[in-house]
Amino acid sequence: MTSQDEGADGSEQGRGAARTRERGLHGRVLASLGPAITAGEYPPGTVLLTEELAARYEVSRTVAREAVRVLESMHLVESRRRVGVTVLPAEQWNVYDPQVITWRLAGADRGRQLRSLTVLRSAVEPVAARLAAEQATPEECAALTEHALGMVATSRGGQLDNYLVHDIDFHRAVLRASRNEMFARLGDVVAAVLTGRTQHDVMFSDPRQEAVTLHVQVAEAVRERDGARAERIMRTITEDAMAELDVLAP
Amino acid sequence: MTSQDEGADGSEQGRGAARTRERGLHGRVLASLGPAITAGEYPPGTVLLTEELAARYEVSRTVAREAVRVLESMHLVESRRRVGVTVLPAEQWNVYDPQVITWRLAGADRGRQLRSLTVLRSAVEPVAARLAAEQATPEECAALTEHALGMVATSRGGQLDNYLVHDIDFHRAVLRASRNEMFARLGDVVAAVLTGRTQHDVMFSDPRQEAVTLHVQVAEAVRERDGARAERIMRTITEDAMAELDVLAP
DNA sequence: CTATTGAATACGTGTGACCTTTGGGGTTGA
DNA sequence: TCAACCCCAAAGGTCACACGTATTCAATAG
Repeated sequence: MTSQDEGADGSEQGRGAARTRERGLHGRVLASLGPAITAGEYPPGTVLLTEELAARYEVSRTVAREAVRVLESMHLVESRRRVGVTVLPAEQWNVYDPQVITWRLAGADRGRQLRSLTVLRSAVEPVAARLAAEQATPEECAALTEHALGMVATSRGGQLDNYLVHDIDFHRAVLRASRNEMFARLGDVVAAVLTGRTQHDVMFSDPRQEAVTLHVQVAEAVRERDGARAERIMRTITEDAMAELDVLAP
Repeated sequence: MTSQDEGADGSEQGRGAARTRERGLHGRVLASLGPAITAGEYPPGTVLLTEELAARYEVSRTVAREAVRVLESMHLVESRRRVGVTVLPAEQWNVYDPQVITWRLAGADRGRQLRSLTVLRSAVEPVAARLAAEQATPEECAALTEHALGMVATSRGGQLDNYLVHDIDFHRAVLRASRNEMFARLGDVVAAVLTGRTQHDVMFSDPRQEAVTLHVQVAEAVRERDGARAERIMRTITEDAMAELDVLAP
């Protein structure tokens, strides 16, 4: 087998959102241009020339054009004849694109992005928990309980990494059990937020035991088909998350 | 090839009407391939060949590749060497992409899509209403009231089209006033859902007066900075929308 | 039966040319 | 003065062709 240089870039934390995709040259251009634009390095209205991009990244115009096409589909730029590639204002960005989210979380306004996503979580996850309680299969209930117990088991002794895995799996399972594709698709977003919180906010201490208990209670409520209770407890969890964010990043 | 525009085939007769603002040839390929894939015409795992696409749409491989790149950024397909362009399962689709939403709303599982989006609305809009009540500027409050009054004025006499415009403007204003970019970005989604409901479900009659009143009350609550009330009333509105959907499309 | 190796294949990339659109500036005329 | 008109250069859009390269599959040797 030939050399697989793929794993060389290191940092392979939780699978899913952090999957760096630099497939092809156009991917490399994207990996550089995307973060730059979302970080605001190019103010809205800035005009980039395809030829200039091709020269800067030492690729052919074809490759540069492919990158521009992708950026265009994310509404980060607009390509017009005789004008060039214009950077669009942030209001038009496709902020639900996982790639855009990743770029922004890695960039300058990481704080604002984290806040926006946490608010979104606070709206979606309680409703998802209620729907999960109403529709989850026994297998999904079991998985939910297992993930909650995993959180309990890793909540002490500085096993933050393992705790994070179970936390992510738990929320992902709730979203999937809601049987709503729009909710399920937010699993990656939640994973990114939780990962970001653990990495960024220097959680030196173990997670708060009340938070762990709340997760267990959500699993119980779902198992008992108590949608209202599941929703209520999940709302407490997300409100705690927002409060935590306010304390750590005012 | 010298005369590339409508040579002998002449299949471009609807050029004026079909000018769907699709920029460039790759846009036309997308406008055909995207709906086809999201409609399930190509089951997951189906392999499309770039060369084959180029031939089918009578474009160069370059153009076909650009279209594939965009589809790939939406996670509708995956392009791998030696194997071709593989259609991905629906679970991986970027269902928040406005383009994907449009395609799916125009296609076969329009019903399921409408239901998913309505559930999403029921989660997001009440929270957005609360945030709007807490943070809206006087100008935004005024605009909100104006849109609500517009709904009142057009709620009788079969002015459904005008009513729809005010309805959309109202919900869009609430989402924008929430000061959350993720919520604000759902304005288009809500607009699509409301439009779809009006067009599809044959609302022969005028909108229910209770619904109109609820909108006015939301505007009042926001103006009075009563977040809890705004959230509660908006929740009633979205629950009504879901109930309506259950009645009309069981 | 397993592992190695080789070839066919389809995407990936680069290049150079030409076409099409479009915005701007200069000209003309009322 | 100002409007309408026209012309042209600029930039993206499209194309065909060539070569690179990873990946799959099957034939082969151990």
